[in-house]
Amino acid sequence: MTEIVQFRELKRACGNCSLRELCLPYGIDQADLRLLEDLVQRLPPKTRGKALFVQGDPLKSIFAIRTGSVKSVTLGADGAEQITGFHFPGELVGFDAIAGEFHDCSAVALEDTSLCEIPFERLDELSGEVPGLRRQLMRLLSREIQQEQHLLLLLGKKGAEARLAAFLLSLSSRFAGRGLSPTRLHFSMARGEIANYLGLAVETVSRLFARFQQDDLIAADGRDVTLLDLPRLHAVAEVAPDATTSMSTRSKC
Amino acid sequence: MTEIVQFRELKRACGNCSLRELCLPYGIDQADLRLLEDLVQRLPPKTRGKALFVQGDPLKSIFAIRTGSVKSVTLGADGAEQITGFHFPGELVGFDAIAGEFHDCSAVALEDTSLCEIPFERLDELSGEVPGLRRQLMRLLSREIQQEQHLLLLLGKKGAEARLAAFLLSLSSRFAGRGLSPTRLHFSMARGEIANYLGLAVETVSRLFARFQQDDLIAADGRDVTLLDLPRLHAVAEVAPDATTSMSTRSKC
DNA sequence: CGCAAATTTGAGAGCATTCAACTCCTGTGG
DNA sequence: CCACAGGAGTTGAATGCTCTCAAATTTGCG
Repeated sequence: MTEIVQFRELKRACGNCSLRELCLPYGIDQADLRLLEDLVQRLPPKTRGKALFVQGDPLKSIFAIRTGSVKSVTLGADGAEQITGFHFPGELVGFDAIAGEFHDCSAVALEDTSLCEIPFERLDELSGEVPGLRRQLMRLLSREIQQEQHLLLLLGKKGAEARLAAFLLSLSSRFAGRGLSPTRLHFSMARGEIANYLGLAVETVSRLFARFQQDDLIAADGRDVTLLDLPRLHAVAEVAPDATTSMSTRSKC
Repeated sequence: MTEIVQFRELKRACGNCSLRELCLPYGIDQADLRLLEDLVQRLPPKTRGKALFVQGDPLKSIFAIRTGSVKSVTLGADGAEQITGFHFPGELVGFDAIAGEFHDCSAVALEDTSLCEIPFERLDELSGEVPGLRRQLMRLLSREIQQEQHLLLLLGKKGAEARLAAFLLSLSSRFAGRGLSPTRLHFSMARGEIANYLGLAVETVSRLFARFQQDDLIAADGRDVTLLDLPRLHAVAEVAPDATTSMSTRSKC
């Protein structure tokens, strides 16, 4: 019994967490870390399809992903869904809500996923006392913004090929940053979820996977994908199908 | 001379600013307001095309718009541009950078625009001391996220008609919140900039304006547009041309 | 007044979607 | 252990929405 408790404590401690570098504690010293650890609650794992929170829920907590993966989904007034992001271990989910007190999107587990829950109220208080934590929070918030801007560029200006290529490369680099192989990827999301995320039809994504294989860009076996030619994938991802729209930003400074 | 200085001081003071409700000071008490005011610098106005900051610049300041309007633009590696947002008086620009210390997009004036500059370093310090300010900062940051999620939904799931209708309605409600007419709008951005923002070709936007006029949804005279039928515009905006993609979020909870 | 940029309009082409059918994989129940 | 149901994924053919190209027209500014 005591062993179990100890084990739990050990696992709960952010300082010993293998995700330390990725998660909130980044850049926080020993003493402050203790304060943060007191906030964080481990949660029983969610299985695929379970929601961490649902669009419209009041903001209660931020969630840190320990293992597994999560998608963010926003619902349009007409029922249309748009997946706005995928989230992996070491990442935090739930930032969307801070503005309006209510969640603006839902977060749903893509597979068996274990989480830490961080009550927002207390996180906010603590962030007033610990400058490093506040900076880290802001950093994460604005990283979210940057990622979405990247996706906007993709959806607004790129064709289907470039979108999928960029998606593959994005996953590759995110996995690599987590110590996994940058070329051998395993997808926790369905084809339909990739398609939704990229603003494409499922069939288009499927065809694209086929074409990429023909071109020896990738080797796909269901949800296991190997990237065979990173340089060429980059080339495909950066193709601008629309070179026309360059009329706007030349600074007349 | 003294009069001029006094005038400037008066205008500089956030407490007397007509945008008080919209800008940072929201929810901050008298004493703290004074502290904030000391940070804020009025800037000489920018003319159309001038950049507040350029993608790649180190984060130095956040900008508050007093009059005029600003667009945010991200450049893809291949030179493709995507306008990620339009900003109006009372709104803050520059949040994108906080993650990486560098701006991830450029901000460019759409017309003659007067601004307040808020050095980020000091704003950060102050936000540690003033909880209300910190909350407000977070609120603004995550409002940015919400707006981008809305745009993502638009670009990913809606057709051209719905995009433009949603855009018009968005401007309408933002102007209304600022005390302007919700039906008589004046655009500071060019057709090409609207098109870019919505991920469409200029010609498509032009045709759409024409069709909307035929249908008596709007009356357009160059950049002056009157919304004639809000309810029907809402209907057009919410149309889901893609009702298929509903396979993903049903919570199996 | 005149050039250049912005906007509009027309016609044709292309890429992605839609519809439809089929295969593969997984889990369930007999 | 196998049959079967259902979802996921793939493939094919046809439609269509939006883009591209081209040119006319208007607007803005020097």
